[in-house]
Amino acid sequence: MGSARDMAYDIHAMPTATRPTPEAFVPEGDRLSARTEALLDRADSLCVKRGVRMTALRRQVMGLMLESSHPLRAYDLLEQLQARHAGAAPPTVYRALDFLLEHGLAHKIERLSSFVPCVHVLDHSHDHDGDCAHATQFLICRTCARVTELEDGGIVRAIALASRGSGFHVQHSTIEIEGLCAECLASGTNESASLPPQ
Amino acid sequence: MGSARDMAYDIHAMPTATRPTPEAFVPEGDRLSARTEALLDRADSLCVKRGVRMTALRRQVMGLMLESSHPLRAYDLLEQLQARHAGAAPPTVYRALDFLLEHGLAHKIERLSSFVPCVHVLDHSHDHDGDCAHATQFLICRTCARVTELEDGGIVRAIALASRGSGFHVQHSTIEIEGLCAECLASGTNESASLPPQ
DNA sequence: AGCGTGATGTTATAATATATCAATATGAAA
DNA sequence: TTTCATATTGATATATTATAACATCACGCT
Repeated sequence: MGSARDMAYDIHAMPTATRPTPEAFVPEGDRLSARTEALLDRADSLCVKRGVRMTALRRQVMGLMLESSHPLRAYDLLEQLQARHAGAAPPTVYRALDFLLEHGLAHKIERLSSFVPCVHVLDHSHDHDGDCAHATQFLICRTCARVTELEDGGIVRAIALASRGSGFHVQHSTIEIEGLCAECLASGTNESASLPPQ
Repeated sequence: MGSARDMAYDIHAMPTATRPTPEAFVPEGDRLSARTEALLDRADSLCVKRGVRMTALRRQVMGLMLESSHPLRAYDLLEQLQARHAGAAPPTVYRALDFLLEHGLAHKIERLSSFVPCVHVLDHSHDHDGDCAHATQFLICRTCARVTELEDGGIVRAIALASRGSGFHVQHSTIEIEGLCAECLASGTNESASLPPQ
C-alpha cells in the first residue's frame, strides 16, 4: 500500500506514483498530462490532510478542468464524463463541483456559468493547506476565452477599505474582469469568443 | 404636446409632470413613490438625450425595480408585469432588461441572477449622460438581501493596476461583495436570506 | 457482521435564458 | 399623407443551467 487511500474505487483515484504501469489501464483519450497528474495528486493529499475524500468521480472532474485551456460549463463536463462514466447525470457533475468549490479546488466563473480548477491552492508554494479561504480574482479574455486567476493584495485591500467605509463586513467577493489578454492584444486577434456583452 | 414623446403607448410612458391627474389613471397597486417617478423621469430624459426610446414596457420594468428594496429576478419581474400586462412572456422581460442594462439604467447581479436599477446614473449630480461606462461594485447583504451600489475609485484603480501588471486590457468588471451590511451587523440579525454559499 | 454516514445512481423538475418568426408601432422621407 | 425602413412587441417553442427527492451503494467503525 502506497498511501492512505490507495486502491479506492479505481485506478483514477490513485496518485500516479502508486500505479503499476498507468498507460496500460487508461482507456483511449484519457491520458492526462504530467502537470495534471501532479496537480491531482496535490489536490488529493490536500484532501487527505483535511480528512475529506477525493473520490474517483471528483478526481475525474478536476482532471477534466485541469486539462482544459478554458472554463468548462457543467454540461460540458457532463458530456466528457459520460464518455467514461455511462450513468453520469447532471447531479453527478454538480455534486462533484460542489465538493471542489467547497474545498477551494475549483472556482465558478459567474459571468460564464463555467468552472475552472484553482491553481493557487494547488500550484507551488501557496500552502493554504487547511485553509481554503483565499481571495481570488479572474481575468477573462473575450477573444481567446482563457481565464487567469489572480490573488492580488491591492484589489483585496481596496475592497476591504471600501466595504469598511460602508460599515459592511465582507465574507466573499466575486471579482471577474473581462477584456483582452496580453497575447490577444499583441496578435490583434479581436474576434470575440462569444462571451456575453457589457 | 408637452415633450418629445408624450402620449406614446400609455400614461406610464409619460413623465409625471405632463400628466393631467395621474392618480385617476393609475390602476390599483400601481402607484409609484415620488422618488420612483422622479427617477423614471430622469431615466426617460436621459434616453431622449441619447436618442433611444424609454417605452412603456421598459419604464414599467424599471419602475418595478425601483420600487423593490432588493434585487428582482427576471421571473419575479415577469410575474409582476403580468398583473398589468396580460401577454407578458419571458422575452418581454429579458428584452426590457437588455435595453436597461445596455444603457446603464440597470445592472445584473450575477451571484443572484437578479437585477437592480442603477442609482448612480439616475441619482443627483452623477451626470454621465451620454456615457454609461461607469464602473460599479455591489455590496450584497446575506442577511437582508439588500444590495448597495458603489462607485469606488480605489477598487477601480487597484483592478486597473493589477490588470496592467498582467498586460490585460480591461473592458468590464463584475465586482460583487457578499457579507453583512451595517444594519444587520448592528441588529445581530444573522439569519441568511437564502443566498448561495461561498 | 452490523451500523451510521457520506457518496453516488436515477428520475424528475425547477429556474434561467434565448431563438424564431409574425405582427405592430414609430419616425423619417417622399 | 402615404410610404418605407427600422425598432419594438407578441407569441410559441426550446435551450441552458441547476436542484429536489429518494433509492442504493461504499466506507470506516465497532
